[in-house]
Amino acid sequence: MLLSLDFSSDVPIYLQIRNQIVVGISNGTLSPGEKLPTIRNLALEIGINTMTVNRAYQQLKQDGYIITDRRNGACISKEFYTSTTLSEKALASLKIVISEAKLNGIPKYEFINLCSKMYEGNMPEV
Amino acid sequence: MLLSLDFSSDVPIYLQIRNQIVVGISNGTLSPGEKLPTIRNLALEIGINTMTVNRAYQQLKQDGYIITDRRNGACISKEFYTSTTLSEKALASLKIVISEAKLNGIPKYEFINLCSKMYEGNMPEV
Amino acid sequence: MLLSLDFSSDVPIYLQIRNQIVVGISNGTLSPGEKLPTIRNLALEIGINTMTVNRAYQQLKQDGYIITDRRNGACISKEFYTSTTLSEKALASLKIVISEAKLNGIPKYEFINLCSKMYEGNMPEV
Amino acid sequence: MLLSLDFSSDVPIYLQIRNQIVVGISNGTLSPGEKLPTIRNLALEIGINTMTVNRAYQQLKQDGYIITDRRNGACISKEFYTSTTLSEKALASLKIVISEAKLNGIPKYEFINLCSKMYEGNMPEV
DNA sequence: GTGGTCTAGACCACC
DNA sequence: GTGGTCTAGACCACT
Repeated sequence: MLLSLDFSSDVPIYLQIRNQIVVGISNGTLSPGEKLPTIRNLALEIGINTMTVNRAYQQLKQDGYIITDRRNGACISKEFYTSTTLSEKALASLKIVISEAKLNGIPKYEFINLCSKMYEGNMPEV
Repeated sequence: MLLSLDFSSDVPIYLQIRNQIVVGISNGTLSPGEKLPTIRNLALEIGINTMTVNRAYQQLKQDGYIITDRRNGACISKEFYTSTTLSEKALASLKIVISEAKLNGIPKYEFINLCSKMYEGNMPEV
Repeated sequence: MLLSLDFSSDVPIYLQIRNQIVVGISNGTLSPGEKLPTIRNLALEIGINTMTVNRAYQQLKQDGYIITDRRNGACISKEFYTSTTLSEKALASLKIVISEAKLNGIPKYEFINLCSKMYEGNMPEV
Repeated sequence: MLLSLDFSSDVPIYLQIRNQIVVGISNGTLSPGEKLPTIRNLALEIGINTMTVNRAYQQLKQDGYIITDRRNGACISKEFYTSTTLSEKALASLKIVISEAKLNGIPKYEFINLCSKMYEGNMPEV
């Protein structure tokens, strides 16, 4: 799993890590049960502070995406909390994205098409 | 137009204002050409500083959603910049939302259905 | 002479008027000695305040581009103050324009070429 | 890098800072990758408010001339957005400068000569 | 330490 | 009246 961080982004680094891991799981790049690097190793590899990685992992743990075990370090959850609805945050994000898409003149079928492709795992690089 | 701000959110107030106005335009709650409240009035009404409202308006202006006329204050643009693609930011947001939806166990048809409804203007309250 | 004003521009209206008249003289659209509309008429025509037009005319007068006569109203000067150097303001503007051109990757010959054409009267519309 | 600000100018301070940094990069006074002073330090040094410096930096960031790294503060971009044309604003400025030059009686070859020198980095002090 | 945000008040330019 | 700018402080999030 390769993380690509943008230090000049306005998205905090810990969140970038968290998000990319979530996307990775959803993509299949990371499999349920798979072991994650230790906080120290990951921090060293990326060249950032352990605190930052720690925070990302805590976030992921809290969201139920990973499990941390004192002996084994962290690994991807084998079962995710399922729900019939999106989280409030996700819904708020989606609301804004859709609004901007409409105002940008992207027709509905095209937007739906994009979502459909992305859901199938066809995630754009950006 | 009613704004509902969350002062304890990690989303800055000026951005919340910006976002809600974008959603409002897309919704039809705000119509192209419609006048926005003056910076001072809106600040007073919400109970925040004029600078904060100012910043929200500047952002909107820069994004092409409103125009400010030296004489009349601000109003919604009558023409929006159209593009065939989503902005990078929007795309990145969408990527995360979809990933979370998948991990939450929301099936594709349901997610698409949600997007479809939202695109039609049926925005959930949250 | 047609003025095209942008009320949502950050350039004050009186300055837009002043600038367009300067460009017009340089272009040949306005000839030395030619009469300008009265302040009141111009204001009425454009739909702005007389104060604004007044200020534009005062600016032009002060810069030596027009002459105002109590009886005849204003007209373009027949002789302009000549100098071997640009005004400080113009020089400062030019400095910034050239810097931006360089940083935008516009090569020297191309920039010079553009200036040359523009000097010959080939002014772009914008 | 020394900034010389004119507090009585009609050009806002934040813009003066922004412009001088742009000129500085183009000049070579500031090199790509070079670190800029922190907002606080620069504000202290100049004797103005941090908000004002902040705004200048935001502008520069938005224009792609600097990047701010969450960890290190701000530094000059290493790659600039390149384009084949001048920005609309720059073109409008240039139009006015050239018009004034013509009306001031500055002959074409002299104006071109000035531009040429300035492009080469020979910026006049004013 | 850094940048980002916000406040409460002020002043100015423009129209 | 409007928006635009600036100040002198404060607090917060991130690293």
